[in-house]
Amino acid sequence: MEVPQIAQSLRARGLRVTAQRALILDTLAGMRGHRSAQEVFDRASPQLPGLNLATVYRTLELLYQVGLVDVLTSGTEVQRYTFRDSHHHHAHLVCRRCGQMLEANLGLIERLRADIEAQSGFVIDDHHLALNGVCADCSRFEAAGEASGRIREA
Amino acid sequence: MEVPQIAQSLRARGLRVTAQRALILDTLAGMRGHRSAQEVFDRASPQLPGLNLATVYRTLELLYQVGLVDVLTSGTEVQRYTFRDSHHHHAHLVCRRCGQMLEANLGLIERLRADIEAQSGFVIDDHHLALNGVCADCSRFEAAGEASGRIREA
DNA sequence: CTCCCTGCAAAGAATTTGCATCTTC
DNA sequence: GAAGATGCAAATTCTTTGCAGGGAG
Repeated sequence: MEVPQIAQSLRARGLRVTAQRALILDTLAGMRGHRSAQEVFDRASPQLPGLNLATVYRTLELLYQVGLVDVLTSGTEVQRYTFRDSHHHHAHLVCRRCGQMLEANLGLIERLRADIEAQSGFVIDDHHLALNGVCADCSRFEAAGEASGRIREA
Repeated sequence: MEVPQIAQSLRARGLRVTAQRALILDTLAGMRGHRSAQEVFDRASPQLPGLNLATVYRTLELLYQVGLVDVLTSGTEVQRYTFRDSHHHHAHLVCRRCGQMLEANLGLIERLRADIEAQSGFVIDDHHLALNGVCADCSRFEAAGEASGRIREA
């Protein structure tokens, strides 16, 4: 993402353009995937010494509010942010045993989204489909565990 | 939910049946909707004086692991748990302005789920579709706010 | 009787906030 | 200039853990 484009995105939403905001947004966009505030901070910090973690929190929350960023937390996890790419629709498969998170791209999601928008009047700008389940690996253990009446530790 | 049924659910998963567990599960089942550990504790506590919040946390996590309960967090929020009703499939519409969370039942979700299970081998037992967007009410403010270049506070 | 569960209290993380200072518009 | 952002550090809030006693199987 180009710097002027970032500035533009911010300005278009009535936000002031600061070095911190541009950097945080750019960093998140470059990281792909779901990142914690801490991760964003760790990666951005060297580029702008003095950057503060609190600013990262404040900024990510702000970016979420204006729709530039998405938030997701699954299972027992920290808050995770993603740069909002409106063309990247995917589902999250969260394993409740090992906590692993897989992604699956599905065209069906796009249809679902259209349906909802029509039904509810909700203006959807991005989404996450989080499916709780048990991954293939853990499924084996689960079967074994159930037989012996025990719960496997995560 | 009947008490013997609760005991059965627990026992079937290799968990010991205790007053606390039965109460917590029963309480959550009776509350409907997504509740925080604190909320569950507040409501259950009077029924069993001495009940501890830490136990509620431990129990909800445990119930999540064995699949009796679901976990969801949207936006900047605390961890929320739901009694897992496998016949209640719905999408969550999360407004990034006011934080409001609506639910929408959609048959399409069932199809999506089947697709994923076939594709990934992931054994899905419940799900949440969290769509970030702006609700009808906030949409009006957003339009107005964008015109004046301001961000409305949550 | 053994292992698991709970209460209690304290620790730990993650996230937020107050305030003075520095920037954008 | 004026309104808003940031840094810093302290404060909160949420959640987890260690340990000793009590209870389920």
